[in-house]
Amino acid sequence: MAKDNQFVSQIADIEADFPQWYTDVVLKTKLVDYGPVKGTMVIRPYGYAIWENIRRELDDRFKAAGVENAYFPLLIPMSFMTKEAEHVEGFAPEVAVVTHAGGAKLEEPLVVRPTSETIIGHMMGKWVESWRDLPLRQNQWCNVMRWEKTTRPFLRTSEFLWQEGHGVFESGEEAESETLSMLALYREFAKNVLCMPVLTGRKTEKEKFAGAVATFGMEAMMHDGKSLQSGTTHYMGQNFAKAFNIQFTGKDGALDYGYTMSYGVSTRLIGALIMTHGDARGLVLPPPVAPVQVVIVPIAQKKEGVLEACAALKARLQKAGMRVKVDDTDNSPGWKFNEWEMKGVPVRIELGPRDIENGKMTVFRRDTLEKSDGYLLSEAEERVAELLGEISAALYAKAEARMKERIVNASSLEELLRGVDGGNFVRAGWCGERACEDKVKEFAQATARVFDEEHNDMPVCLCCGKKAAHTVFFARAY
RNA sequence: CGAGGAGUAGCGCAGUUUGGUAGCGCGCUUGGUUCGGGACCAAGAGGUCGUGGGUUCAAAUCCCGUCUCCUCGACCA
Repeated sequence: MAKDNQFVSQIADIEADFPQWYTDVVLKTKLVDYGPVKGTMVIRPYGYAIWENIRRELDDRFKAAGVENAYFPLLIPMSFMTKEAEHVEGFAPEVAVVTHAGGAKLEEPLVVRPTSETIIGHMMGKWVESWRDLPLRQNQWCNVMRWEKTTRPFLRTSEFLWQEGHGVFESGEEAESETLSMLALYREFAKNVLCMPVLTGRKTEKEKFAGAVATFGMEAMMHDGKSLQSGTTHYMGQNFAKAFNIQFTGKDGALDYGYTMSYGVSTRLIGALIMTHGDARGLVLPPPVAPVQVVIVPIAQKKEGVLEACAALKARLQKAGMRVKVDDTDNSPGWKFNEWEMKGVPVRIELGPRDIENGKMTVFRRDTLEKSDGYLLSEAEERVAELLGEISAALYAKAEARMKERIVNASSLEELLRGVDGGNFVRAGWCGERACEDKVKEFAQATARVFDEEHNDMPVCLCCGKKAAHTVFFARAY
């Protein structure tokens, strides 16, 4: 049964000022703080714990798929960057360069990696000689640096944490297949761990990775209807293999270049889940990644037996595999309720003398704000675990319903503009010409996010009216 | 990079117009009473006013430079 409850907000109104809401939330919940250098952020323990959970879940999946972890150097010789023409053009404006070290000017400037295709290509070129060395599939968890002009915590920072997986294959078919299966892995991860529905598909030439043959993206709809690119996979063909001399002798004895691909997700995923699930009270964290899944708030905690009962309940839930915290600070219960709601903890248990006497506990779920005192203490493990599962499913269902509701079709620029102005993703036909894509951007400040691979059913280009080559999801994007 | 806004105690702000003793609320510390939706009483601590220079007897306040943050736009695998 629901009870009256009041919330004291410390954050901007989510509907009236979403950007400010986001900034307030990430700072006040202590996920991040600004670093002293422009565009840098400190990921504080509460934020880093989310990243650790994301990393563990993904790492398990990569390893199950047979990918090995490795670590490559931070510094890349400038000359590597220039070996792939498109790549250097794409990244040159945003690389940081080390020119001095050891008190002297360096012979060759060193680039702080913005991504590692070049140095990994170089190393893999050394390691690959025979078809027996393939496929080579490695991943690294690291930081990268891109000197961005505008930055926002998690969404775009000069330095960020990510994983980048890289594969070399004998054939283009194998490399493309890996590119798609990693995209599918991301999609499954987004659904089951972040409770976040995504659109996946190929990107346009304009939006693809510098140096790739094809780029695929995972796009998620944020609270305001804008899209956030939450992960990408790239098929490189032989572009990087030729630039870095990744050559092998095939079964037939002929020398050939390998086919490469790469894929990555970053700390931006934390921004994605904040802006997907958050509400007026602040964070709503999906149980699989929440640093604290259950917070126990003692009521009248100085009364005999209350803290002991809380500690005993915590121990039981922890033993059942849950991440649990007892808030035994001197703050009032009301203060704690507000605080942990803002911090997005999925389940709160209130435990006071009344509950203990009745053998019950009062349970509050963050996503629906429902409070019930009908839970038996003796069944705590089963009931709370079940509730965490329900919350995960409900978060996904809610986000999915919203996304589906807010995908609209358009067959003209005007319709598209109306759609994105209303906070929607817009499905439309596109002829495949860059000019039309640019026109959409100019007219509606919207970009092509991904192709709709499942239903290519829009007959004509929304811009020029010619026969459509693709059905595209357009949106305003972060 | 363009337009706009802001930097004064941990946080939120006043003080700047008209130069003259550094203020308020919350938080923090100590003690006590409280505890089912941001409790109360009492006593305390805490600031080279982002930073560098200039004007002045005197600068948070006036002038010049510079750094950082926020919003919108441009740019951005």
